[in-house]
Amino acid sequence: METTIKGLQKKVLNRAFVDVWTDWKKTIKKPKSFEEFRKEIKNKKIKRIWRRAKNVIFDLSGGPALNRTEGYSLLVHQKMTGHLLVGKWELKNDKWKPVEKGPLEEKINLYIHLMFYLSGGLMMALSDMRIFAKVELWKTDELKKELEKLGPEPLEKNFTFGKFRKVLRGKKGKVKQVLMDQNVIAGIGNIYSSEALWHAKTHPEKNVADLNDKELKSLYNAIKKVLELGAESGGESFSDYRKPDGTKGDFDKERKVYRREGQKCSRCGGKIKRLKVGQRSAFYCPACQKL
DNA sequence: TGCAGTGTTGCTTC
DNA sequence: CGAAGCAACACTGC
Repeated sequence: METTIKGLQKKVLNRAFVDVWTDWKKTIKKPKSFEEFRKEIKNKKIKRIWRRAKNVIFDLSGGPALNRTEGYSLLVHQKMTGHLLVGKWELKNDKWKPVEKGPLEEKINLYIHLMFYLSGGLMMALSDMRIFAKVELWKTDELKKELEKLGPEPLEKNFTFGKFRKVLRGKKGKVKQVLMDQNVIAGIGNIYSSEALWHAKTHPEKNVADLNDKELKSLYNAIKKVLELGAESGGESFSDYRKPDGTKGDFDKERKVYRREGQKCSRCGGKIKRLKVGQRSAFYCPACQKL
């Protein structure tokens, strides 16, 4: 998400939405009709691009001539396979083809079901193979209220160890599941939870209530470390995720356990295993991640 | 060929 | 009521 935000900020900030196209209206959850969405978004300008948990948020204004339309935000949740791309395409036989040669031609970038035409001739696409992604247009103040329900952002300065301990206090269940609960801590998914638990030498099935202060501290440090590394390296792209220019992130170099079942643990040489934790695969080293 | 599995989340069911 | 199950969907690899 951090990588997506950074890439978008460079390219689409201060541009206006000229029009929007889709072949999968279900992606637009709010307002209910696509035509209404289209009418509302037209001519609104992107004033700020930010993130809360795994939501990408564009704060909009109507621009100097359209002040009465201020106060809206566009929310995009990319879910499993969605990713936002910026470039130029043309529609040929109902499929979007990139105008120029390059990474946007890669197959994973061609599942475009939503296309925003921006001012200045640029375009922003949502490529989404499994079409789970959602897009919503909110009144900014209502959206902010909604987002307050989420847990704290682990990359923010105010995410102190005290705060981490506090949000986990009274929680029960397996630590991996709790880490992935967006209402407890925002932004941690299946990859980074596995990675953080490896760094903290903690077993994914450890009961979160059983973690002592020392274990909590190393988990806290591990979460920050892994997410910072993810943001620095441009994200994990072994599968579908791509940066807004269509290229891959480099987090794969840092990936210690996720999808490494059967391989050797780089820390202790143990054999990496997989198990199901709350219907998700958890990858871990049974030799050095303690229960 | 068939089926489990896939970076998510929210609704339904027990 | 809280936790588990499942659905949304397309595609891959065993």
